[in-house]
Amino acid sequence: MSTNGSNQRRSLKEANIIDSAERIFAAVGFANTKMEEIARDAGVSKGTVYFYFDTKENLYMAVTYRALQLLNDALYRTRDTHKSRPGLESVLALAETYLDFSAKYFFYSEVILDYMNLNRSTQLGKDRARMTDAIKESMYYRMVQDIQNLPVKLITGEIARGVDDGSILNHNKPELLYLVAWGAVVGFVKLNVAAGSFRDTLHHVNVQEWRDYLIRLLRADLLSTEL
Amino acid sequence: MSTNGSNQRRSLKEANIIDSAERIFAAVGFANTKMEEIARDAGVSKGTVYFYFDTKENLYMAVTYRALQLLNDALYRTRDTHKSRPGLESVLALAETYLDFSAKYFFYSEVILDYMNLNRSTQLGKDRARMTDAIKESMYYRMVQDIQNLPVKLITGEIARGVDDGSILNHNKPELLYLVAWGAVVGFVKLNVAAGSFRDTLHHVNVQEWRDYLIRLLRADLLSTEL
Amino acid sequence: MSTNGSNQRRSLKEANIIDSAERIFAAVGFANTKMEEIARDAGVSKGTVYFYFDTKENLYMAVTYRALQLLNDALYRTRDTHKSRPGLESVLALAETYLDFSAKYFFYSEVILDYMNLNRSTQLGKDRARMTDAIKESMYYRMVQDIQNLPVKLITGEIARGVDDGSILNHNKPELLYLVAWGAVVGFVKLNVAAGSFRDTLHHVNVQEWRDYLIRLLRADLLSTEL
Amino acid sequence: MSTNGSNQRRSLKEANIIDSAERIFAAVGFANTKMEEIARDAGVSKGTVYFYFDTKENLYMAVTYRALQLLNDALYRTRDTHKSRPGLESVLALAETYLDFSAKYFFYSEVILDYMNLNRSTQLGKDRARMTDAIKESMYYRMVQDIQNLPVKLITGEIARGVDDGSILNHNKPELLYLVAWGAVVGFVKLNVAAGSFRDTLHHVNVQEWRDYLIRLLRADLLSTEL
DNA sequence: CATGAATGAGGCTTCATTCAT
DNA sequence: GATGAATGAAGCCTCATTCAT
Repeated sequence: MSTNGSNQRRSLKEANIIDSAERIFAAVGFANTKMEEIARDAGVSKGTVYFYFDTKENLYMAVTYRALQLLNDALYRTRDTHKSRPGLESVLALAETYLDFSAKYFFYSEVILDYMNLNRSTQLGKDRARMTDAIKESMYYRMVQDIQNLPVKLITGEIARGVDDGSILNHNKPELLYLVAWGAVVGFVKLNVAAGSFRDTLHHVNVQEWRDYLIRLLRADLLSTEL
Repeated sequence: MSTNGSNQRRSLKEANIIDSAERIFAAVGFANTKMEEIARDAGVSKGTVYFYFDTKENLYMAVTYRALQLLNDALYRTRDTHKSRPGLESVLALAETYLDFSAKYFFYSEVILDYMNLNRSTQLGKDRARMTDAIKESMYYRMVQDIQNLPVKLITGEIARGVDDGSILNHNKPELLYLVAWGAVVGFVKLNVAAGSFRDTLHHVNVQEWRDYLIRLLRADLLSTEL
Repeated sequence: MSTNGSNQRRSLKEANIIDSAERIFAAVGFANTKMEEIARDAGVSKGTVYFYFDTKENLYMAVTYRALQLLNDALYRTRDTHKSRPGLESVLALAETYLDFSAKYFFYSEVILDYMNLNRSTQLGKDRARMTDAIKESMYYRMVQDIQNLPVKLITGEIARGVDDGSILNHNKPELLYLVAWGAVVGFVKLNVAAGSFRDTLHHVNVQEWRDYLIRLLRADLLSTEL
Repeated sequence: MSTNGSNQRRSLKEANIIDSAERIFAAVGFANTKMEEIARDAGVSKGTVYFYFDTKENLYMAVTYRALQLLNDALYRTRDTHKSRPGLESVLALAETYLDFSAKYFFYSEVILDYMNLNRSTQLGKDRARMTDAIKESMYYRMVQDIQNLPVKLITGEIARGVDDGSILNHNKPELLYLVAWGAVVGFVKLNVAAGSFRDTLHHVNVQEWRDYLIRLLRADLLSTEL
């Protein structure tokens, strides 16, 4: 019990630090983030931050892991509430889930996309040896490895189910349909971010209108027998 | 004239430095790039780099400007060779141009997307004052400002032409069509980059096949009367 | 308390660094002083110097503050030991105190005179913004602001007392008497410094003899009813 | 003749550069002055500045030389117009001359006082070897050496004349009288400079009033038989 | 003689990381 | 387990000086 209590306290502190980390990372980017500032924001000392996360990169990984976890949770929840509905609806709901997720936690979606891109977006490429030794063997790195493919599997699974239940008429490979759909969604998010995440109109187009159109396009795609 | 000769020599040296800069930026990212290394790569001294570009950020801006220029050039060339063809074909050719551009100069497309996002991706947000004073008043920053909207204008223009000449049947606002199409294209590029820019298959899908499908989807979209 | 101990240790280290700083500043001047060298002299790392004083200018200010403190202490001590003696004697003793101070800590007197003159003597004027933001808001700058006028007040106070008690016969404004006397004293110090601080004769005049004459002149001035 | 013309042109250009140099040195101090800026201010290239003055220090020396020359000129002129008047009046006039000089060219008086103090106030002490080899052997350095003692000689000479002609009653060594008087004058200037060179009141004392008092004090000193 | 591009040593400052308490 | 003082490698940028044209 005392062990449990202590573990919980530990988790709590860890979570607290990750909270601060993602706030700062989101605000100023990886390179401009100072461990000092994270510590201050979390109300602990720098030493404590290093007790839980032994490098800055590892802490960034922890944020990545959390982002993926959150995304996965959201996607699974959506899938579960659409279990008895046609695959098509499930897939579109998943797209909407991702859009919601990106809108709500836009930094998380950035982090997830940046993930395979670590060398350039973070400091990780600094020293090839460190990249390999320190980071890749960090717990969070491996955890991220483990769950990074879940979204793909889940979504292609639902596409396949849609094909099976006849709600999806487009008979191209589910993976292809996934990639095209996800590309369109990711592009939507990227353009929005690039435009400055808080505008509700871009080139005189209302963002909600754009988003709705995007979903209609995805539906049309999945229903198309000619593409 | 000797002045012309000197100006040319100057431009040449400047271009040479930008060459090196984009190589290094592309390889290791803004934060990990050392001015020293750019200088070495360009075969000049650090001082010379600073003689032409007085800050690292300014040099990055010069790269951005070049990227935009190159993209614009490519788009305009495509538009010009499609002047007498239906708008629909021109628009699709523009999409392909962007895809080619991103494949050939993938770092350029990154830079262009990062542009509005400077604070986090570069060091620019470090010191609000410097951001405002040094960068925003840099020649390149202003030049970038000037040309950043050309692609949008060009493409929406071609979409409008397609609507006029009857080759595009989708009568939604050209800007909306532009955004959806461009989002899909950008997402394609992003997913490819994220996956590691040199793979020719992703989730067992051949990239060329994916790309072809994307273009077919865009064509279908522009021809759709129901979306 | 351990806190007290830690604070003391901290003060000690700070004082140690200031010790080194003033040694180097005195030896080679502000511009030629390297933080590195101060650190080495203090037996700490460069980082430690910056931990305590976040800019070179701030460190210089700390030296200035100490100089003023020391001068004030000396002047107050002199004033206190002359409380029961005539104002005239007190004022002359204060002059001698300043002369002693300048002889013993000649760099301190330089620093004090340079204080209002920061722009040119130090680097402070380099960047107007930094001057305003970094320096003026430094703790030491404000501390210096606070105590810079104490000497004037103390001395004019003693002159006024001398007038009251009849030991000073010159009835011009105490501030005027102060300025003339202090000018003479400061000039004495300056000429000595300019001549190279370690000579005991200047233009064949023995420095001690000069100094004695100066004090006699001040006494005569304060006793004069005709000036 | 053509040689003369060329020499003149050369002198003109040199003088022009010194003009700019003293402007900048005065404004921002030696350390903060950039050769570039002097060149720009003078309307010539950096190379040209180096053609005439091969180091920054040498240029500073040229300014020092000019300052001394100007001061000497002024003092000699005063002495000459007082040739037939009592020595006392001549000495006081010389004091006033120096005060005028400092008020008009306050930077010159700084430069002159700094002269023996080069190590700390300039960069000259940087490298002992350079100090000796480059600077001390510079033409201007030697020229400065030659004329630095003229003021002392001139003034002590006039004091001696005053003693001889009976206008000065104080029979202390002329050199001592010179030092005390000059110290008072220098101190006056220093305190004014330190207070910010453009105020016309200091501690509620009108500067002109202070100055007048100073002259009266000097006169009294020279007339005193008791000091 | 004049120019201004080029050099590179040098200095200030930052900040991830360590470690004694 | 925490703390925060200490470290020092690293990097941006400056600027006196040189030199080819």
